[in-house]
Amino acid sequence: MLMKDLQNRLSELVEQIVLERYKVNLSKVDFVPTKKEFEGDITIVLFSMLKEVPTGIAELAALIGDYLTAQSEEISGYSVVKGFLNLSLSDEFLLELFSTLLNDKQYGKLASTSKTYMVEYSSPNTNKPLHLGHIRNNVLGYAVANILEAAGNKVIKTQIVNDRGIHICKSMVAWLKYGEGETPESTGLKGDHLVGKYYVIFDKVYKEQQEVLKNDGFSDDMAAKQAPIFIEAQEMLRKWEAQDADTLELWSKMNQWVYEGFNETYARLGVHFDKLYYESDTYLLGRDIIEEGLNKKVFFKKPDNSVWADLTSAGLDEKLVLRSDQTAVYMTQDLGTALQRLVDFPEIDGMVYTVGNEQDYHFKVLFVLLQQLGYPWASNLHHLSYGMVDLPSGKMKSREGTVVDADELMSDMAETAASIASELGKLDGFSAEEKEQLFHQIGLGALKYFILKVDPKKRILFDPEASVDFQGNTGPFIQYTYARIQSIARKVSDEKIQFTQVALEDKERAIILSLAQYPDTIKQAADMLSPALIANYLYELVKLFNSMYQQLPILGATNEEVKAFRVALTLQVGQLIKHASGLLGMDVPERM
RNA sequence: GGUCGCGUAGCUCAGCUGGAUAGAGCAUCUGCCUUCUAAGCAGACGGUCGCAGGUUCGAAUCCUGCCGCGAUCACCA
Repeated sequence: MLMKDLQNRLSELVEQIVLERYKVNLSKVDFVPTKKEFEGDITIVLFSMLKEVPTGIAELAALIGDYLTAQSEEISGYSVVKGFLNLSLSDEFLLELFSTLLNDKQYGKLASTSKTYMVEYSSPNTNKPLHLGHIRNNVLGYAVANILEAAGNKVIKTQIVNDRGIHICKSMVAWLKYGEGETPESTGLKGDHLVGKYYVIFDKVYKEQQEVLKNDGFSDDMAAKQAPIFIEAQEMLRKWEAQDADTLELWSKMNQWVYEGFNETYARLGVHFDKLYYESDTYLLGRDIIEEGLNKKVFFKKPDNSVWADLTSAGLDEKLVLRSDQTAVYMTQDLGTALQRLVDFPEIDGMVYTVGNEQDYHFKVLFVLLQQLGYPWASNLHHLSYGMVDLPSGKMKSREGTVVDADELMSDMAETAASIASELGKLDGFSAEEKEQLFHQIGLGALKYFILKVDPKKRILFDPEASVDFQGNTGPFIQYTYARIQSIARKVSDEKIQFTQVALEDKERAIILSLAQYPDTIKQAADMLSPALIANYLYELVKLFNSMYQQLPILGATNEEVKAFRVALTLQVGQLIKHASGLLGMDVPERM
């Protein structure tokens, strides 16, 4: 908010002098950061004022420039280029700004909004391991949760585990038929991978059986429905719904394997949850709402007894919310789950659903329905929609095994980090354990940053061959800068940092201004639910710092005060990198 | 076909509520490791911001139309 404060003060002064001289009330004063090829720090755009003020640019610029220089301690001078009034901030002001930052114990944490958000992400099916798409989901959702928290909100992280349904039964049937009693212990496989293996086996057998039937003259549709193994899966689902003891036992056992696997993956990914919801508990929810909605005339019944919502007034169409046999559909469940969450956490003011953009329409409908049902929190629901992760070969299909497995990918990234490190000869002084941890940090940092720096809406094309960069605008670049800063911190750890008036270099001025913009960036990222904003801001700052680092001596500065200042600036940049990386869920190593 | 999203350098992407000569990284080329960590720094090369209109003093940004790519339009989840 620091830069905003300054702008507000300057705006007032500008309005004052314009009113005094021309008797006009300016509607607004436009500020823009000064382009780096011009002298100055912030710029007032004069074009828009010309419509309101009866004078020319030169006169107006001189009037405002002179007045600000005289009246405002912050402004040390100005220059005019076309319609742009470039203001230079005084060193005194910048240093003062910097010391406020230094003394801000809450730096990077905004004032409380006293709002509570529930953020949902991950929400996997329990029939197969997590893949690259889940990584994007988790990394995004987790980062957004952190950002909302930093922006002063209370955040509850959650996921809904899709632990029931025909897809789960498929793995169960295949394991029963072909598993020969295999367990994670007996095979050494991670539980989720073991279960996933049987999901793939099911699909293979299913396909073979369909082929046989089709050769016997069945239509595609009939073959799909009549394949014996598919009928077995449906029978399994029926038994599950009838609470058959053996089925439930098998179901719990296999799901347990999967959860153990998932937990390992989540731990490696560095994400966690405050509250878990299971679809097996929630899939029957939502019936009450249907009743309520019918009473409120939000829903209506068709002759066959199915229940619908008419959303044509909201620019959507009619949507089924209860089948004619009175069973729930996906939408019914989601309505019920939303309400259940407010029963569990009455303090919730809003929710964020991290779900792929193929469900844009579903969430649009869900939100409209909740609004029409009149829930006050319904106006604060957000679908954090993200694009698919595609491979050069096309879509990922877990049934066909054409997926980038999450565990494998994380291992590969760490391996790449290790091989680059050994090429660069960076392995001195690390124990084997430290190395392993470091490579994991770097590999994962590369992966997370790679995902987060792009706009969530865009689809990502992931080329496993080209893989992820470790140079340039990447996680490791940021981690590396942090490690170097920590190296400096170690060398000055005992020295007191006291600086007085120093003459600022351009790069130092830019860094101070950038540091001052951090809170605004967090606020904006929270409003837009966009970690990309944080990532790209962080990159700009780190680049600025690196440039200063190479060009201006820090520890070897010409005099003690300059040195003290540069050290303080360096440490503050380090603190910011750590904080912002934390928001992105990216670890920064003390050395690398 | 309707709806939604995307289209910026050879490649991957920034560009906030409209502001100055459109910015990074990768790749290619040139310099810089006896000085705080070279996963770095400085520089060169590279653009009809999909196309066409419109609004504006000013458009990559806002509006309209078209083209291309993707998603979605189930009594699946």
